[in-house]
Amino acid sequence: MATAGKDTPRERYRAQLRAEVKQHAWQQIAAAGAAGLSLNAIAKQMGVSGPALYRYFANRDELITELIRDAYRSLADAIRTTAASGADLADLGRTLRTWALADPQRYFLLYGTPVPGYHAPHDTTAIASEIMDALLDAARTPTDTTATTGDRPQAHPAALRRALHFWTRLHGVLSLELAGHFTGMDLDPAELYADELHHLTT
Amino acid sequence: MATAGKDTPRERYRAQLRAEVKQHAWQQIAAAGAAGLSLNAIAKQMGVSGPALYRYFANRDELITELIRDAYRSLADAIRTTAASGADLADLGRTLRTWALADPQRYFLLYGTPVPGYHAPHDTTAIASEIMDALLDAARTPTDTTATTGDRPQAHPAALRRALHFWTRLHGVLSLELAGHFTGMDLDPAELYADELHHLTT
DNA sequence: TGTACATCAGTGAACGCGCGTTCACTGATGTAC
DNA sequence: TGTACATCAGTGAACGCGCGTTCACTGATGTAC
Repeated sequence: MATAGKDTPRERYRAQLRAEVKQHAWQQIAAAGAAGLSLNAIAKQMGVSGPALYRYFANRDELITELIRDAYRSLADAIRTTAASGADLADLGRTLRTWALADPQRYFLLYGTPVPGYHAPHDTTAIASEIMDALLDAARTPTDTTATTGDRPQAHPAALRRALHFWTRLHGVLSLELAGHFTGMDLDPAELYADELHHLTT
Repeated sequence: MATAGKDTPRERYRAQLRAEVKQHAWQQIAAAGAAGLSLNAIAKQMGVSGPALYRYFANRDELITELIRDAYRSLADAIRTTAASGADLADLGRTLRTWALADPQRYFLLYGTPVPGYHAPHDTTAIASEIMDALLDAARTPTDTTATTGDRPQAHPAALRRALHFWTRLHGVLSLELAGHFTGMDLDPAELYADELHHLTT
């Protein structure tokens, strides 16, 4: 797979510049949230005129969609890499937290307040369910064998429940922590997180 | 208490108009998120010129802060009313969900993606901890008596843990549900929520 | 009850800003013979 | 290897927009005697 794009020097240059734009976009999102993302501001930061960026992105929306896609990809990769090394749910939980803390606004871009009216394109939701699949996989224990109705493997109800709890509970702690809702509460978020993780895996 | 404001006809008129502005503000937030809130747009919606609103709010930020304050107040009231009628944690959980579903964007205004740089004024955080206090109160069971060190009542560790789990877990399910992350997953969020609530109270 | 004055609500014009985006153009970089 | 042409990156000017906010002003509403 991979949408190649014939490896000419020009194509390599395009790819590099697109990457550079995204990099500045992330910086800007980290500084002011996704709402404050502006193509013109990125252009200025890159020492280039505003319209120049339209060679690389059709419009602002396409850039944001790309960022969302990349973020999902990044998380999915992190999760799958951890899972591939024979890790259990607890390890996945730690991976999730590390990934989220590395760039809180990136986490919020995926799981934060939705912009009313925006609908994610199909492929991003596909990656999102890829993540869910990895969780389901890790949530399966030796005791619950996968029931196969027909030829489509059905997730075991117990595994599904474990995966959902994993997701919702860790997101609960994580999003409140990243939003700063624990500050001034004399409380260590890492401990709280570890505590939930402990409940989930015993 | 209550910042009265001498009850002249003019004062009543002011109060009513401020309320009307806020009402339109909520509509606008529901439609486009808090980032898309504009004083001019509200003015137009009210059939009044833009600058007119500056009689009632010093600026855009003050309006938003007021909305946040009102939202916290509203939630705190809902929680305390439920708690006052001898309810348990499960009832509080149902109250929380009802309140959140009534206006998802209002919920996100309090617990959603934070705007980098924005710091809530003291009194709003005070209301936030009022809510936490109510939770702590309800999380206390007959078995764990309040340990009083000095004259300041210390929250019992077990009660604190219960209250935190209540908060983070329900927020986890709720925020993912409101953000639409369960759509297409063939899953009833209400059930998931009830399930978590069940775990919390048994 | 009537007059004189102060207070306040709302207006319209204006300022400066930054945004997304289009367009006609120049100059450099690649491609074909 | 050199020339002719096509492709593409980036520019600057421009459009239209909506935003927050200030200001000088008008007309209505309340207050004091």
